[in-house]
Amino acid sequence: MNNPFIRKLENFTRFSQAERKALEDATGQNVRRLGSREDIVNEGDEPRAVNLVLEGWACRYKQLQDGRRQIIAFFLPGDLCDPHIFTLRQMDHAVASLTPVTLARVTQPTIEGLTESSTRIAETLWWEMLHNAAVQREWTVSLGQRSAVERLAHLLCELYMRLRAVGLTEGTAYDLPVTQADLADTLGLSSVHVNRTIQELRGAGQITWKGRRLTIHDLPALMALALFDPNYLHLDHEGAHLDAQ
Amino acid sequence: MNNPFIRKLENFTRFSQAERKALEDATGQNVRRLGSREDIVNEGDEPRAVNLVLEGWACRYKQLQDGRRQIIAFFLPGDLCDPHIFTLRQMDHAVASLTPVTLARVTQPTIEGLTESSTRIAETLWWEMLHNAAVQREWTVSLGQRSAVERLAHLLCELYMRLRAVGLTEGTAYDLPVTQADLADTLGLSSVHVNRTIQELRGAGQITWKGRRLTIHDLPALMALALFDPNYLHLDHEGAHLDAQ
DNA sequence: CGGCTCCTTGAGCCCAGTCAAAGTCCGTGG
DNA sequence: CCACGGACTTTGACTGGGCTCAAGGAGCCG
Repeated sequence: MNNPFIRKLENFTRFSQAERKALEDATGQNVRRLGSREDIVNEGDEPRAVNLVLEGWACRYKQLQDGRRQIIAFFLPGDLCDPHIFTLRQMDHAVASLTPVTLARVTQPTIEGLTESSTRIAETLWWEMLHNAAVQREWTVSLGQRSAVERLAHLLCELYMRLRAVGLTEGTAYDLPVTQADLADTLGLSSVHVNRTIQELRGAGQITWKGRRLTIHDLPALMALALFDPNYLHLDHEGAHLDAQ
Repeated sequence: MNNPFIRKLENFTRFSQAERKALEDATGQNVRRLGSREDIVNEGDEPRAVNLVLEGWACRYKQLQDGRRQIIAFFLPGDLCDPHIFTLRQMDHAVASLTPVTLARVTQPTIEGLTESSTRIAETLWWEMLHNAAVQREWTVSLGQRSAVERLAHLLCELYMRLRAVGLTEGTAYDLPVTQADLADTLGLSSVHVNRTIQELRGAGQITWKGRRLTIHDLPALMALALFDPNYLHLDHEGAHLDAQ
């Protein structure tokens, strides 16, 4: 099974065969490919369908009138952008690809069909939203309290955990396909300072980052440095009591 | 009608008499009062009931191992903390009162009863969640991109809009019952710098803040300074097509 | 090979932090 | 009614983390 969405959701609870099939079908329609750095949704748009990332990385961002840009969230394979966004009249932020991506557009009726067909799926989609909200809160904490090194280290730990949850890590290495400028807009730092901060982690022997390959050399040490506590991700099979079978 | 929760929700859509009654009943049980600066929910707790603020201010916060604290959200009268939190096994953040508060504890069956009794209520609770998520995103933008003055000005504008939505403003003045240290933990600044930033806004004739009374002298100017765009709050009757009658 | 885009490094500056000490406000109790 | 204590605010002096500006290197693609 190589559907990252199902893979992600099964970090919460196990599905039946029928449920997997339903999820597979729902996310297999309206698949499209986009290149790198393309807009997917613009601020002010009316919400139409929900986008699900199957391959590649995308991001949510907001731009201030004077051009400053903040990346608000990364969408990794398996991430769903706001299943109930239909309730709102217009988007208050934009979504864009960071790398070439494969997306599935999921319509409102499809989402409703899924939640009505299985309370287990409905509950799991709740979990997905709560997980995303928790990530957003932790980013708030990072930006408010963590220093530059801590912030970068924390992000690298988070990405590691999230990518591992969908099977996209090898040991403690993973593909980090973003530029330092993207990281700057994410971490609220200048790209120059992001570069210096990366050098600092390299110099301390914590990471290697070459090409797009990031390797963490001592995960517990990096977590300690980042004051990283994985609990907020809720990836630890919290819906075990709901498991199928 | 003095129920701030109903008042807030009616910024989205108008309810029928029966729906108002159902909301009133749901939020009138298990009402309790707490003093200032008391813990309401601790990190690591199992989620039990959802808290609804009826009077006073509370906040969501996270504390790092070394004591640094970030306030992640303000809960004003009418704000509900995460209707579906039950899905998670443990809280990843804490909730505490900032002033004396009156809270209603709403249980899971009560929430379910509400959403099943009326799709209009169900939809409006979705809106409430999306509104809260949007606020969280905007805080991320503030912490990442806005300078100290912009951040403070932006928060003051946001609080004005949110309090106005529940009828707690008088002209462009409202009660701001928090300390400068609280603001510091919210804005990711030191309390000394918050103080200097307040002086700056005072000196520019933008605000008066005396006792707990904050007055904004020129709202459009403050909004411009803060790069504040109220759209993200979605307080503009976006569910008009759902209105009762 | 030229021209992108992205990364790296240096120098100087400034916004915001820290430390420390007054000042103000307010509630309480004598 | 005043004295005291505690919490909060204000101010000054100094420090430092991160920003800006600017130039040069490295990698990649047509």
